[in-house]
Amino acid sequence: MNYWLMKTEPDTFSIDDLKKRKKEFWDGVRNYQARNFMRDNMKKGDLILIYHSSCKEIGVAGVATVTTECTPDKTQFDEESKYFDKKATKEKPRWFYVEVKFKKKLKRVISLDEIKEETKLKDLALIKKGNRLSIMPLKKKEFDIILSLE
DNA sequence: GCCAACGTTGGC
DNA sequence: GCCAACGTTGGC
Repeated sequence: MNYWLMKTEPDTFSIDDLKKRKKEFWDGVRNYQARNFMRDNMKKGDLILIYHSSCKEIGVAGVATVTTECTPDKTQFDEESKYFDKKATKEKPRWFYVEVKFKKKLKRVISLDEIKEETKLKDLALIKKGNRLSIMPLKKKEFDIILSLE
């Protein structure tokens, strides 16, 4: 089993939205490195930390699971969508998504500051300088440590 | 809203 | 293939 951290802007889609909707296709990933992780390494049953970015309470807000193998992101073919990609075709899709299922909301947001302060988490990709990955792999240990801060 | 640190695009 | 210009991310 693999462990992941996935960023979302809560003003657009928060852990509460995921709780309400139970499941959601994680569309709109338009970064090749993030895509490759999802396409090549993400498997049904993997665990995900949901991270809130660009907001008031920045940090890890909840846990989710992957419920599908990755499939072509439908929004890339939809001219109405802001994620439309004219270079993508059904034969050769460029972008993919998985479905994500709500598991739990943390009692409180584990803040970015706390994560930075935890020396055991110093190798986390999240806190590396200039990091802009919206999907990144975690070691089981890192996943457990972050949740233990709750 | 600012801006550093990226990633992407496109002319050459 | 290089690289300048431009766009985006995301913490502050």
